[in-house]
Amino acid sequence: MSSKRATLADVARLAGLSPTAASMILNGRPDTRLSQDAHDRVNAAAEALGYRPNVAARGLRTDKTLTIGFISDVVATTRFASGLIKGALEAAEAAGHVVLVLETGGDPARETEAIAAVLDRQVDGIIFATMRARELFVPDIPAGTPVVMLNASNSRYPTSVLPDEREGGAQAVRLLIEQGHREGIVLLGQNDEVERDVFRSATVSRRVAGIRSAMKDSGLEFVAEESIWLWEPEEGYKSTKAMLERGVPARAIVCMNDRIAFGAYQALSEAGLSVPGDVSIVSFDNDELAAYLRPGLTTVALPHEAMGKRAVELLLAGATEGESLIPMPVVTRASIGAPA
Amino acid sequence: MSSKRATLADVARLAGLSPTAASMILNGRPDTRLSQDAHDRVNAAAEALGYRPNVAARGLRTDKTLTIGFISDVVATTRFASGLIKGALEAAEAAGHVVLVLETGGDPARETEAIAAVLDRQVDGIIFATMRARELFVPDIPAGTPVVMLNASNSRYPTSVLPDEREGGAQAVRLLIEQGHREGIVLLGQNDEVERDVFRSATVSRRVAGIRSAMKDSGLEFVAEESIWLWEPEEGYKSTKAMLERGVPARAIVCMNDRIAFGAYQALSEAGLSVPGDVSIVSFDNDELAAYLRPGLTTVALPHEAMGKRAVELLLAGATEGESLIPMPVVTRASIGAPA
DNA sequence: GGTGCGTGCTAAATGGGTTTAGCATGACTT
DNA sequence: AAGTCATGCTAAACCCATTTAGCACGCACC
Repeated sequence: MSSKRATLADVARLAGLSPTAASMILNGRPDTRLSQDAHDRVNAAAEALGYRPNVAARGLRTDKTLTIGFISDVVATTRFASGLIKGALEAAEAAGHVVLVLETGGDPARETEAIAAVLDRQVDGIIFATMRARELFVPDIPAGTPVVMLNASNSRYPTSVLPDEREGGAQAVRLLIEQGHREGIVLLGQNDEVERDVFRSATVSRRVAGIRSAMKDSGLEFVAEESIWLWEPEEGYKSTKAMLERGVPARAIVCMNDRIAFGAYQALSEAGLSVPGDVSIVSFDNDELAAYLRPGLTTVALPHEAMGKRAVELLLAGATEGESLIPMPVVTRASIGAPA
Repeated sequence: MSSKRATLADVARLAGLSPTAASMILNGRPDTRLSQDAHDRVNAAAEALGYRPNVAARGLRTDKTLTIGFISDVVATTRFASGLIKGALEAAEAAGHVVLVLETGGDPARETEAIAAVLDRQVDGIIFATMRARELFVPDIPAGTPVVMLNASNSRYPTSVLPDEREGGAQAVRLLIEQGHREGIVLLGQNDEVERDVFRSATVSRRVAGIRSAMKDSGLEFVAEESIWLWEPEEGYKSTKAMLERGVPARAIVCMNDRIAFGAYQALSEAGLSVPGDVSIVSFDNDELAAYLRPGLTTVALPHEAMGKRAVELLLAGATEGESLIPMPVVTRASIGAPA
């Protein structure tokens, strides 16, 4: 409503001092010799005028804009994004920063343009996020701008934040074992080709490795492994149905994600099998779906929010190199029971 | 990788001209009298140095930062957000703008702070978005900064973008009527209290009004109306189950949203009723769920992406006052059939 | 009384651009 | 020869802050 923003010069004038003095006082410069009286007058004037520094002008001089660039392939606008962005926004807010969100669709030309756009605005750092953890192509970024890869990795920018998939995978299996399952355990969704795909392996292969090592540690083996190329409910449904028709004695299913699990529920229900009475199910992601299913799906969550948070913390702390692995919390619902 | 960004002064020096000339040429000023030769030299120099203007510095002089503030209560990080933000980002990108995304959790203190934060960065305009269309509390914003309300309305800032709920509601009913339904139509979820709540009525009451008017236009009446306070699957399930147990002869259900519909599917399936063989279902939102259900849920979509897009277009065009109603497209799947 | 020093403050440069006002130069009038 | 005008370009102010360099004053000391 006030027609004009107060500038530092306005504050100084009202306080009867120079802009220099006002600047120093408002920024709490340590070794200045300005009087207590000057401090009081400047603070009062700033308060009276509702003065807020112009960040752009300040940034021009200081090279700090209190602004972070968050560039993602498609994550900004997907269910997976929610947590990533939310965590980032929160951590940024806590540090008095603000976030510029851009989306590239994974297109290198748009990626290049996005980088330029945030650099044009003198961001203090850039976060690259992807929907699927992967090795990410990243155009050149001028040295001096910190970069962290979120849910992605890149050899040129070695600071990255990833879910601790290996441990998460192991936990899913342990959940079953703790309930007494030792036989009839099925792995649903794992796919060698997906696993070999460098652009997805960052996450998938670790999850699978964790699963397998937990099985092995307990001396167990899967009764069946059903491969699925596209991790959607439809495929989970078909795959489970086919498995059941083949007569696989499934007592527990480890699904590679919740959408596959959703499909499995549908097929199981059609076959007259109950969860968890006849078959226990454990899964990954903690998709929104997981809570809607009946019974609720027990799943090892992707810790998106914590990841987003960590990414900006690392960025602002001056990115230590290396991978930050964020633990995947298990969300216990009702889909796991003791074997009949 | 280049160690320093080229400045306008660098370009001017390389071209052998003044910064003034370089600025005018690069900005394509119309009535300047600079020679063709000067143009060529400046353009070549800019190209050679990879010059990109510093947006912050320019903004200082011009008051245009090519940046938009997108402030939401909680929308930034929910499934509802996806489209809203995506649409906004796309329209912004098309116009050479960039978006600062902030989240307030609906807390007035954080809202005030968020506004200050974007204003500190001299944004060209502000979009306020909410998850549920509603009358929104908005702290003072200095005159001169355009504001548009997205999925929300506010009497002080009259430019708003909303889904065309009335027409959408009517369409849902017409979908049923077209298939020949005239009897046994149930309205599931409508709730008088919700409807009276000013903070939600912007959307809900219009949707209901559209539904009712379409029924009336065809001389039809609901066989039952089931009220639901919390629009979640669990409640949809309970409510449908209770209705069935009461012996309501339901042949078609209009669900107030997809999550309620999800619950209805579960209850119907338990009761041995098939969709759409025994009961047709139509719903609203086009939640991600809708595609996962078996059979796929026919639903009247919330046009989030189009809304986000429209919001920035209005903002950049210098916001015409009034409501922009965005059509709600019907997404046809397989949940509606002819009555048996 | 000159020198040195601490105290309290400010002028001016700086960052990177835009914009206003106006300076040379040459051609053309009258 | 003086005045007018178009042409092609630049100096300098400005936007809003930070920062460096340094001024003016008073006091202590020899």
